[in-house]
Amino acid sequence: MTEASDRFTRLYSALRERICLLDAPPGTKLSEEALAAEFGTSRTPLRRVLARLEDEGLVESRHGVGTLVTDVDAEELRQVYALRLELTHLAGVLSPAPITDETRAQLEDFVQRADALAAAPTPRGFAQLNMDYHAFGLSLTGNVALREASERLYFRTARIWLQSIPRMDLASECAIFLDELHQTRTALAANDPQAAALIRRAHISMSMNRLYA
Amino acid sequence: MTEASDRFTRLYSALRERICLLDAPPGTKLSEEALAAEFGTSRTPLRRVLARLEDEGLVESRHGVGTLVTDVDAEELRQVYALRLELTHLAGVLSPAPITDETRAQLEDFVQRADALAAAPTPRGFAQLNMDYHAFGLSLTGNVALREASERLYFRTARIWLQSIPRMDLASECAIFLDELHQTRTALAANDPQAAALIRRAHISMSMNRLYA
DNA sequence: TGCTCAAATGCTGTGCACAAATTGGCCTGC
DNA sequence: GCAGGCCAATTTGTGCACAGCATTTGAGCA
Repeated sequence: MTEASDRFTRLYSALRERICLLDAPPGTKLSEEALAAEFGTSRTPLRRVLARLEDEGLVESRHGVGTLVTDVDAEELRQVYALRLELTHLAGVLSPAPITDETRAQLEDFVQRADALAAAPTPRGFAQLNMDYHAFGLSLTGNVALREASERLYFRTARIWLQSIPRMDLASECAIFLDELHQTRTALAANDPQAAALIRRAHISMSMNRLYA
Repeated sequence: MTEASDRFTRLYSALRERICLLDAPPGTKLSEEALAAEFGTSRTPLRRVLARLEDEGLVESRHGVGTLVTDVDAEELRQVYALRLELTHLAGVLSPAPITDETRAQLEDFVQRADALAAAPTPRGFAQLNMDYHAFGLSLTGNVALREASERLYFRTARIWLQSIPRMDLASECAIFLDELHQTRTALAANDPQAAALIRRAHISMSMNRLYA
């Protein structure tokens, strides 16, 4: 890993997280110069990062205007979720990674974090936990192409959830998430990655339905 | 569409086609300066294009060395194909676009082109036809996310076919492709997009198996 | 003749200055 | 008072020059 690609990854992750956790809600202007100053680089490397975010549909650059965080329209959301459902199912079928003790230990960490969160829930904390759990789910798939496609889709619409949480019941969402973890624990204990994938799929589906309510 | 994004699309399509049709086979050095001169721009806009190609895994930029067209290793090929199979199936299930007379007319065009090709087959001509037909297949899907993911995967490994054709029977490949078109015509005549997708999936699967032989 | 090392060459990465474009405010004229 | 146009400020897009890095090549030497 060179210094250049290292910095790229750092900037990219930071901006993506900023967008998906609504530190930069849709419509926010991401000034190249301001960000370059903040991260201690010049505009050039930063523009490389913004270009990738634009390819992924998270921002939109307009000449003479600025680089704006995009919004997610309803139809796009529907289509992305429909595809994510199927990809999640495929993760359990195509080439599941072997379930090891480390896998189960990681899940236990998530259970602990979810317990702690349920005691003092915050929207942002939940969104962060959910994002980390998504990354964990991807690590259970051996198919790199599937992993990349799923990741792309996830981040494309991840900010929707935090936008909708005011209309939802946070405590209830935490409880449901904890349920999912418990069910997944059972699946992992039985060495059944396909069952784990189906559980995840079911919860993504239900989550989408609650989103629309 | 601004002039800038127009040029970007033009450069991007040109380079991608150059890579996938083996005008620039794996290992080729794509010199930024040479390409900039050829397309009549400076290095800056061209680097934006190369950056995207790198994100998509078609080239790899190395500091002090050059920007090289990547090779496709066997495992990557296997994983991409495995996922493409499933996505093709999904194209017929998730949100198939309505089949119109124009759809059928387009297919007839492909039949004619395939007939002409079968009379005087060339590897490059076949690859080009196959690429166009892939784009046609995508147009039958209403799910934008699915379309983009499929396109990405297709171009990621498209160059493999032309690399392998010397070890295969070109005339036979043409005949098989013509068969697929005829079967698809039947499916479209019956207004059955799911059947069309299954046919496509079956042929992609068989194509992959012939590739490995 | 073969090996080593250093200089030169060619490439991508970066920073900076300028061009192009849009927006919003202000001013003028009616 | 209002409408319309013009101008200036702000922002992204582009071109260029230089820095940093890897490879190559050739001279010198054993």
